[in-house]
Amino acid sequence: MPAIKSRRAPTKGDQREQALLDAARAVFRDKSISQVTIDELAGAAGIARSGFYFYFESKQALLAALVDQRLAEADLEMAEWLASDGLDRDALRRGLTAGLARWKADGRWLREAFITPDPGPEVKHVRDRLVDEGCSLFSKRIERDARAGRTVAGPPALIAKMAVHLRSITFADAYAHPSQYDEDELLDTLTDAILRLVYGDAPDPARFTSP
Amino acid sequence: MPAIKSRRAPTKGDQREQALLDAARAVFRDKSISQVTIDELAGAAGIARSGFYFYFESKQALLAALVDQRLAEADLEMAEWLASDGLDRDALRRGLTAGLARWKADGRWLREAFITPDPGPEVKHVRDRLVDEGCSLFSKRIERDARAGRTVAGPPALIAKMAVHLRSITFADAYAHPSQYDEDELLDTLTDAILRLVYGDAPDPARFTSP
DNA sequence: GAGAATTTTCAACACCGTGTCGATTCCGTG
DNA sequence: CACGGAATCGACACGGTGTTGAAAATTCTC
Repeated sequence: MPAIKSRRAPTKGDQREQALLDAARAVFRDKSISQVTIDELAGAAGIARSGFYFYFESKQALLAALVDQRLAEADLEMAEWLASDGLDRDALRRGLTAGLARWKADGRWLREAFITPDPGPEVKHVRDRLVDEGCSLFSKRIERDARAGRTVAGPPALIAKMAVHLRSITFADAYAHPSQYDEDELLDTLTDAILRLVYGDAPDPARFTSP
Repeated sequence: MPAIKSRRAPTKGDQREQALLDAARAVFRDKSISQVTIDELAGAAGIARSGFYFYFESKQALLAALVDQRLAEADLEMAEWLASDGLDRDALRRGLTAGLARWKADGRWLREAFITPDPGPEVKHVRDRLVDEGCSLFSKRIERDARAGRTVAGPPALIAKMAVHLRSITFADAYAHPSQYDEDELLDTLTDAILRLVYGDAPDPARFTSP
């Protein structure tokens, strides 16, 4: 059961569908999605504009398919840390490093897919499923730690959502303004920030009374 | 020196410009910006479509003006906390509460203006200025605390950026999926999350060694 | 490997929103 | 009241979208 929409046979024309997806991924690296015309996409895959509609209902539908394909990769990045226990700072950092690399490569359309407010129903559907899933996995890890008697800093579901969003928005901003960031510093800071966000102790108010 | 673009006199037709802005704010509450047609905007302000172009060069230009107008309000929300010292949890929470209220009212176009990856050059310009300014103020507060000898959790500029982004993305998501959030819980958690992010101690690894 | 069935391709068309131009009307000022 | 700039609008050209129907290519069946 393919996730998006099942056109019929396992025939040969499906190569074209994949060609279209590959071409799109390449084209989306250079231009924002709204600037890319369907004519361009079709051309890059070697077919006429009207031929595009045989494979996808719209640009958004194609993007949704693209997002769906990348699902597996994204899951894998965080799998190690999500499966581990305790802080496991190193595993977390490794996962974030992989994520940053992915964003450096495909940031343009990842941004459009994941943080655009209203990316059309098709994309919205897939991406909501994806982030819900991500948050839920994160949340489960937190709950696991909480059950093991470790201090956790708030309602797991909410904290998880914030952590996941913090990660996306940080990567997105790092993609958008690369000059403002030093990569290693960014990864270190983000790793610690997430750990502090999830497991950190509240800062001691006493330390902050006036000098 | 008006920020956006100075058309001439303080004449009477400027009322129309404001009417256009007000109408736009109302219309943008119901539909996403790309769904709103210029014809609709003009109609809502009582002029013909082509008349719109006398006042603004495009939909994006109008949105930029809208953002620019809201600048002052947003600044005020956080002013109290930004001016204070130490944790001042209550002031922070008050600021966030005001922010959430603003997002509840104008979330639709705030989202489009502030978190859309590529909102056209006009909007991009104004909004980048705004978030840079916000981050910088935040950063200054952190540096001030650091100078006063308080523990701070990382490079002030980076931490500030993360905190500011965490706030936006949380409000944006709360607007997009209101049913998933309890408002009070959200505000409490966000307040603590920011404080932990900025001033929190790293979680003690010892506490996390296996049971 | 020929013919039928079906998949794939594409040119032509209708549609919609944008932005521009120039003619026309409005309105305050000398 | 007449002059000049401000404001308004209809008509046009343009570009991207999505649809349709017929032709070409591919696959299937015997």
